[in-house]
Amino acid sequence: MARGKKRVTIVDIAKLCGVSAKTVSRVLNGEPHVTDKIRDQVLATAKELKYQPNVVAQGLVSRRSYLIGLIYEKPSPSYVVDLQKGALERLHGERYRLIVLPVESVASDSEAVVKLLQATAVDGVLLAPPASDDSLILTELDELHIPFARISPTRLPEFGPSVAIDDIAAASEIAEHLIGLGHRRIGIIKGDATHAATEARLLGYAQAMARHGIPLNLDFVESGLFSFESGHDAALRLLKRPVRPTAILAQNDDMAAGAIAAARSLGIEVPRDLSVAGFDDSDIARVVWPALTTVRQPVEAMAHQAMDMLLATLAGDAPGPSAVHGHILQLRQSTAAPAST
Amino acid sequence: MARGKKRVTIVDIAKLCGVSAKTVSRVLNGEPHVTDKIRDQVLATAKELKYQPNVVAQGLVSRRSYLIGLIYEKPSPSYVVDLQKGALERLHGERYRLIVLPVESVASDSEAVVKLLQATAVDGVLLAPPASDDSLILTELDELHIPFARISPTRLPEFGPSVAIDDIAAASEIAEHLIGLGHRRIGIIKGDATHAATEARLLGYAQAMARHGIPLNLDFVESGLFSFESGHDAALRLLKRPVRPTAILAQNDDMAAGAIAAARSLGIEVPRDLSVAGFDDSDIARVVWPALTTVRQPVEAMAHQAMDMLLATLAGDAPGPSAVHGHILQLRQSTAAPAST
DNA sequence: TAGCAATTGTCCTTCGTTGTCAATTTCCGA
DNA sequence: TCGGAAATTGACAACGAAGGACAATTGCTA
Repeated sequence: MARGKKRVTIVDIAKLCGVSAKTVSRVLNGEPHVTDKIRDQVLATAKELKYQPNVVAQGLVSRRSYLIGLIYEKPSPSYVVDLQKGALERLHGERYRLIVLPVESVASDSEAVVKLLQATAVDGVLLAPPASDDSLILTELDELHIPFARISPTRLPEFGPSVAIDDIAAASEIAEHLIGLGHRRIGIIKGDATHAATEARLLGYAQAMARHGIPLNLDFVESGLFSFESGHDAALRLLKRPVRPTAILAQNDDMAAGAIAAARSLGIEVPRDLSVAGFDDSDIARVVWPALTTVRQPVEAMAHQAMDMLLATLAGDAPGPSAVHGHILQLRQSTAAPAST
Repeated sequence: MARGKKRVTIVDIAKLCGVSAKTVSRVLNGEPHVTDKIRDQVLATAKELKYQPNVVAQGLVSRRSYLIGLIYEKPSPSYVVDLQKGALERLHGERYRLIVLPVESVASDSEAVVKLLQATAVDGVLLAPPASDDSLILTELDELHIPFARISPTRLPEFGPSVAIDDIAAASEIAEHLIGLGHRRIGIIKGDATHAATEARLLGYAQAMARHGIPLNLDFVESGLFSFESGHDAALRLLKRPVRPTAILAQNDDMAAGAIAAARSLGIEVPRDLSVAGFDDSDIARVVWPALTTVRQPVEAMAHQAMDMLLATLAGDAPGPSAVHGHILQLRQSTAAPAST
């Protein structure tokens, strides 16, 4: 009860300055019709008393909570941290604050996600994959008039502004890199099927193969869950095929790291006997050995811009068109020309 | 403006049920003095209208924001994620929400941290290192009557409840492990000096050395910043000494991974020519090769309990005594007996 | 000094929920 | 069936800031 102690209110300042609360309010809100003398005096005492406007009270009148939610589903830690960093960066100096809302599984219970958002009373939401592709969530948010910005969606472009990279082109590019090195038997480890990026990256890979007339071999397509362990297991399956691939393209770095571990456990040396490429350029890419060739996704910048769009929407402005950020092929030591043909 | 649309309020329910708002309030809060008939009716309509209490309005009356801040300073991603996971886990089902507040540097501007907390209007704070050891922050929070719980503090036990592991014992244990393998020249890479755990872990190392009569060699003490790169550089310095250590104990896993990379760049094989041990058992420990021998710190459980203490304090109950969680020595492949004596 | 404009103050309302206290109903025993 | 206690229900203010309406005061200029 006695927790919240006596905070300084507008009335306190008014009493101390011998002016009305209304005047103080006018000063603090930068309204005209106040003499400089009083303005200065009020500002001074406000500073002295360390007055902080009560966001809760302001929120009640303005019907806002000044909270922005960030929805994501257990991705790799470095992705989460980059996401948060980018979002918070843009939030710096704003009245809005960031609430993190990791969810177990978007796909299995979209309703719960929407309920969570309602209960949390956020003013807006940043949707990371796979929530950014979930039509039920998008529809519900639209109906509830909760503004949102989407990060890396691959479908449903009609649902508001988004920030993404061209997953297809990026996957295609890294596949081209492997093909360019001379690889023809290129295995791919897909990510979680509930992430739409999984299909896009597979498509990019398929396109690159097709461009070079390399037939798609379903024996070289395996599935993981974006985790180190799942990548390890998927790579093991690929490497135990009668004819094994000379290169493996994993749809994220964690799985690529798993693939390297799997190769090592089989006595296959990377990159001499097997090239491994990842995706995302997360922390892990520089830490494993050999360091991963991967595609750099500017997650932080993307989150920053998504937040920018969201804030624009919240301010009643146009959020600007959806943006496609550039990706960068990061060549490191995990890929090389195949040893034998 | 037209953002927040018409939410369902208590008054709406009251009108529909033909009772007073107060009665509805009583029902929703599980207060007595309501007949079952009215209670059922109110509950039914509330459900039908999908009523969600307005946290902001509740907060105004109760003088709370129902926000809990989590302060940390750019540690490794997996630590942050575990921290958040543990905290959120405990928060599940509570009215409180979690605001993440990463700060650039606690040490350089403690005042800014306190200001941030005030501006954000949090009801309570979870302090991760190094904020949990910052006496200025602790003092100010006490003065402002903002309750807090501390994670892994090593000093100032008089400042309220905390959750930690025994850093000294843990460091001592892992050092003993190396000594037990036969190592005598054991280098240590310290972490950021602003983290109090840095000193504690150094102390544990020193104690273990002393117990076995091994003199402390300052040439074997290097400093890093808890990052991969800093660990890499510090290890390089250690390994270029005229007499180089046969084992390196890094104060966290990121730096240990850096040390492995440094060794590899010098053609030193781990663990044959050099043992490397880490600290924390973060994701990275399983991903690098050889996998890291390290000390598992149950970060998630610690954050969970810290949140529990904080919620108790917020509810006006005693938070319970400070807790020391157990650590676990994780033996993996990065440590082995030294090759030659 | 009248006249006018610019200040400053008073008072009330809004936001949604909850605490206080008074009014009403119900119920029991006589 | 009535008194009286107990339980139920309702009316209203409060929380802190914002803002509208309008009155009262000040200062300035012609």
